[in-house]
Amino acid sequence: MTELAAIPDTCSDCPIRHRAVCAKCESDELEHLETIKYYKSFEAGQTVVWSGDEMAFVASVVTGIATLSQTMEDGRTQMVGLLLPSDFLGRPGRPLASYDVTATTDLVMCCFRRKPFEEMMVATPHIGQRLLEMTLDELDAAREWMLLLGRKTAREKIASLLSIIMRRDASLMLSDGQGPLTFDLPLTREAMADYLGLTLETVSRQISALRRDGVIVLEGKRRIIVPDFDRLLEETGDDADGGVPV
Amino acid sequence: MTELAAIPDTCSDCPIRHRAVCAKCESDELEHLETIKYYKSFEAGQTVVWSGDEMAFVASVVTGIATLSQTMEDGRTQMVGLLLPSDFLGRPGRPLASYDVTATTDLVMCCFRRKPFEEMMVATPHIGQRLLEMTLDELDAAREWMLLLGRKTAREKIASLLSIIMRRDASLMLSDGQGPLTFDLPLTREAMADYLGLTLETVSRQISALRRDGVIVLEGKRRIIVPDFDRLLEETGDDADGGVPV
DNA sequence: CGGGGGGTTGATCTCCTTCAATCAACGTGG
DNA sequence: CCACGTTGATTGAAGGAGATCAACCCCCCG
Repeated sequence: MTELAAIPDTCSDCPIRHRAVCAKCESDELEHLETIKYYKSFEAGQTVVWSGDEMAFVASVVTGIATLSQTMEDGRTQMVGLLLPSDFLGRPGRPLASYDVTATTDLVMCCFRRKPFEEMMVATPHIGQRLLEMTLDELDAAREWMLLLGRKTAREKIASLLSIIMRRDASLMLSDGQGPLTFDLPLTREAMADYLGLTLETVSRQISALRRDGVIVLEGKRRIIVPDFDRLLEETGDDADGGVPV
Repeated sequence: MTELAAIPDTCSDCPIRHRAVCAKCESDELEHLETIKYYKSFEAGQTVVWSGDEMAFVASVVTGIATLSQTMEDGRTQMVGLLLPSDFLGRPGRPLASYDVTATTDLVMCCFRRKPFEEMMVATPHIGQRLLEMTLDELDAAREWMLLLGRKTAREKIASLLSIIMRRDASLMLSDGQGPLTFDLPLTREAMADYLGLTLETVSRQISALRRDGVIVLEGKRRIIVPDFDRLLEETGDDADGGVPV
């Protein structure tokens, strides 16, 4: 039943061509990349790698969503990253995975064999430069998440997560222009809890509370309608004002 | 009364020569760096930059400790990074500071004028490569901190912070070999609370509790003695075992 | 029809926050 | 030199946000 997403024929067809590690590559560099890459698909729910596993590759997410998470021996788990299309998985120079990586939706990855990729990084600075930019962005995102985990209330955490997912969808232009915004949650309640440092019960309760207060409207369990985006932003606790509203 | 730490004469005298952004530089590259760098000192408690400020430089910490933190408009603050000797401050390509940076001890920084540094990054791949490594390490540290903030109890948070500070001191060889380990907290209770996502009262209580339970011994407010490091590790919640203990 | 995964809701408990008092160390100015 | 204010830290009492334990619902699917 798994209708896997289409896999691009060549790099020039690739939907993440201009955002992934290869963004700065010239066509000759792309040709070289083509020789060391292969695609790999995963179904929703599948594990991509376990923490501690040997990874023969590094990779870019082409389509779908994966999560990075850490687990303590007593079972407590914390999600530490979300991999969206164009995001990079793996660390050059480190053969062992540091986190559990799970596909939360059907997932297509563009994998590069580790050794040749590392060699190529030395030879072509474009790749390292792009990876540096991407890593700095990840670091900023991780730090924003630290503020959320350390200081925000459960309600603020939920509102923040929703607005982040919406912003991402907007940047991928999955939503139209104006009007009440609508989107699907790509995560289960449990995954949201793992991301936000909460229990799934608290996630459920706070979503219900936001619904009761009219901040969001639910269509089924997963589809969310936001009548007033600014209202949602107020709930995040961030000072996102932006400007005078009239 | 501020006896500022000695400032190195040349890069070859520099205590962070082999760990900072310049670690991979050849001597000719160092000579070029010398022309765009200058030292800057801060007293304990001083602010280095405010979030949103224009930064004319990027920099390496030579001696001392600084913190990166984020503040919400209602005053809640979360520390998102600790800058130790050899750590890098600033983001090439981004002129505005993203975080508040504060010296928690007397601090000496080796500053590079932004523009020439960015040009040099393009010309000499060594610098970008080293910065990538350092940024990936920071990202791992941030993710470890996310687990702490999201899932650990107050007691585990304190134990984790103590063991991290100890590990760092050990790597800088500030402590001797064996025996009961001793070190000074470089942070106030409030700073610890900001780092751990707690209130300062909870920090104080948990430190008292660890003292009562014999995990640590206090000498004054700041000096900590750890009779049994493994005992402390058990309290962190991490699966640090490492090996069969006899 | 039974079963299971995902989700919601209720009751209770507990860990941490909040508010507040107290203390020790230190500096400062009358 | 001592009263006073300040800063960092400790401790207590009370309250609350979120966790825990548990029941139940909905829907899909074999």
